[in-house]
Amino acid sequence: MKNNSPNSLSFEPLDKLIGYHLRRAQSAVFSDFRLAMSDDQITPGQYGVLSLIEANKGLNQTTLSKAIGIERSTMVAVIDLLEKRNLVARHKSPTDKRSYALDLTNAGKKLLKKVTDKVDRHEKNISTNLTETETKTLISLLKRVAAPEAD
Amino acid sequence: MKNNSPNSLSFEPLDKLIGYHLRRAQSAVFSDFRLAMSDDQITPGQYGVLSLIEANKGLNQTTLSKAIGIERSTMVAVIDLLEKRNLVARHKSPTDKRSYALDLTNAGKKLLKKVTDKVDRHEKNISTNLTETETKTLISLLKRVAAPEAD
DNA sequence: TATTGTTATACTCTATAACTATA
DNA sequence: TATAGTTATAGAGTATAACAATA
Repeated sequence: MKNNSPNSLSFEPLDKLIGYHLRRAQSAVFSDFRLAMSDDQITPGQYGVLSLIEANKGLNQTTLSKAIGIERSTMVAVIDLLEKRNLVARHKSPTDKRSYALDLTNAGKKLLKKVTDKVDRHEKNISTNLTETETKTLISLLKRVAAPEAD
Repeated sequence: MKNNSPNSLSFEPLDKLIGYHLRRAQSAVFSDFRLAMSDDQITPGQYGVLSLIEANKGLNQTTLSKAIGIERSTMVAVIDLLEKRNLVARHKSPTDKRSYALDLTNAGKKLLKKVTDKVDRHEKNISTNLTETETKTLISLLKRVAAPEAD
């Protein structure tokens, strides 16, 4: 048997840090997400993009990037991939020839619906030790950490 | 003036997801950490390693890896870098010739102390919208998300 | 002049698999 | 047989800087 006693370690300085616990939690949540979505090969980021396009049909890449909090240049490859999988379509914007109006394809809508059910189960899974009230509290607190200037 | 109205976007499906808010919060916190530590070039992960070594002198790389939640193989480069900067020392373990007993150098102890003060200020900074009680609540909730099986 | 999408590039963080030297 | 450290390798995820087309 292996010497499995990391519990005897002192986590003294780390244990009171928000940043540390944020990393551990996110790591656990992302692992569970990937596991839950392994059949559909959708990452957390891709799910966010699909959701936001569905909820805001016709938005362009820059608006999407800002909304989701990643760089414009990074978004290109994300959309490229989703377009290649025929989940997202780039339509030429009628009002601004520089930009694309993004939309889900029928396949994209179908997959999003399927995946959303899995995401719901995944969320229940990771919050299994939390009451509904605690889950809402957690999200509310996370929002206030993420946006120190506002609420 | 630019059309800065992402507030009019719908975040409908994302807004109730723990995973999404976890990512946003972590992103904000890590950015602030890097900014606060830019003079010392210490990443969140490196700070965690230095802290854990200081609090558990003589531990080996595998134990450290498990404690902090990254792979053994990943830890090698982390320790390599800290050793190159003369912050961490690899001592040959007297009891097990396969492993190293890790310790901070004097320079490492000095830097850790200096950086810990900055980390404390950084933590206050990111939790500026939270009371002390709320901060404790947040950490407690994050722990329960990270470790679904225990508390 | 400013913005959209894009490309080129690079850096961080992470994991898996296989090796070596010990245990 | 199993473990500690290591190497090679790869894959996300991210950012910066610069460009062409368009506003």
